[in-house]
Amino acid sequence: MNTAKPFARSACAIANSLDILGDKWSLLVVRDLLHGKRTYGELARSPEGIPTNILADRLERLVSAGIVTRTPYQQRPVRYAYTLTPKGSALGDVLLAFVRWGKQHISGTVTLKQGPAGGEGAASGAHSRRTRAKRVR
Amino acid sequence: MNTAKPFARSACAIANSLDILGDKWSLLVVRDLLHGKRTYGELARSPEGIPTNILADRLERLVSAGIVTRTPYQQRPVRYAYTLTPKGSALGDVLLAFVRWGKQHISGTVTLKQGPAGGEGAASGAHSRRTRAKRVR
DNA sequence: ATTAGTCACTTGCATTTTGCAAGTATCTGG
DNA sequence: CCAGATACTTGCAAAATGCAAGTGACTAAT
Repeated sequence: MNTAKPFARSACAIANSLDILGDKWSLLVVRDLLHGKRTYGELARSPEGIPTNILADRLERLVSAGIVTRTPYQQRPVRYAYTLTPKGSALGDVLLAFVRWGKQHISGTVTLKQGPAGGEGAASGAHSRRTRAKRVR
Repeated sequence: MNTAKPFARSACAIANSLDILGDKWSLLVVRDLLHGKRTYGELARSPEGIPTNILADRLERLVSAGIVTRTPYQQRPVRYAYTLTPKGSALGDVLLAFVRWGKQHISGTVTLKQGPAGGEGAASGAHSRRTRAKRVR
């Protein structure tokens, strides 16, 4: 009695990829993670301005799809880092295909290259200031 | 006063591509057109079962995005053929990237290869039967 | 000790988009 | 005249999206 339906729509690789990534935001989150952004706040500050409830939802979905991992990278206060799994990093090719197509066929579009910090300040000596006399309570 | 905003979200090629194609259906329609399907009915009969109102909406959007063209291929009765423009065909690379990623990372998924007709009959001698004594009113 | 600020989310709610089912219009063949 | 395609529309309920504001944990400044 093998009546279980393994796929939501069909066995097509494209259809199933779109069931996970087929919306306006998921691949942008993956793009940002590939660019080195790691925290919720960094992701929220992307130029496209993703609503924070959507960001939370997408991260959850990407985590449960095995594309992203969430791990605490510091205690006091606890802060989480979102990083791509190998499955997630492999989406680089898909993103690249989109970049090529977009640049060629949508005039004015460009490849965004930016580090984790987004803005212009705070780039170089990051994370050094906070490291002095951590009082552990 | 160049205050016009040329882009909905940002100049990123990926973001703008997703503004056009970022949903669960658009790229499946493109896939089918690449596979040689041409009519509304053929597209509607795809294994994923796209709702017909969504199909009509997506075709309209793809046409206005310059990805698809709609042309009548016969009179009496008028029948329309949807075909990809060069801009649309160029999405083949994006689809290919999705297929590769999907097959590698979503177990059980496959590349669907199928002609315009979908099922198993009706494949070879198509379009010959109807060509006999067209009575023009 | 109170106050202000940051980070990572949640919640409420109005608007928009989906999805399903049915209906319509045009034309053909029997 | 009637059944059957083909190519869409329409109505409506359900789900997803987007905006603004709120929450809780923690820290740094006053």
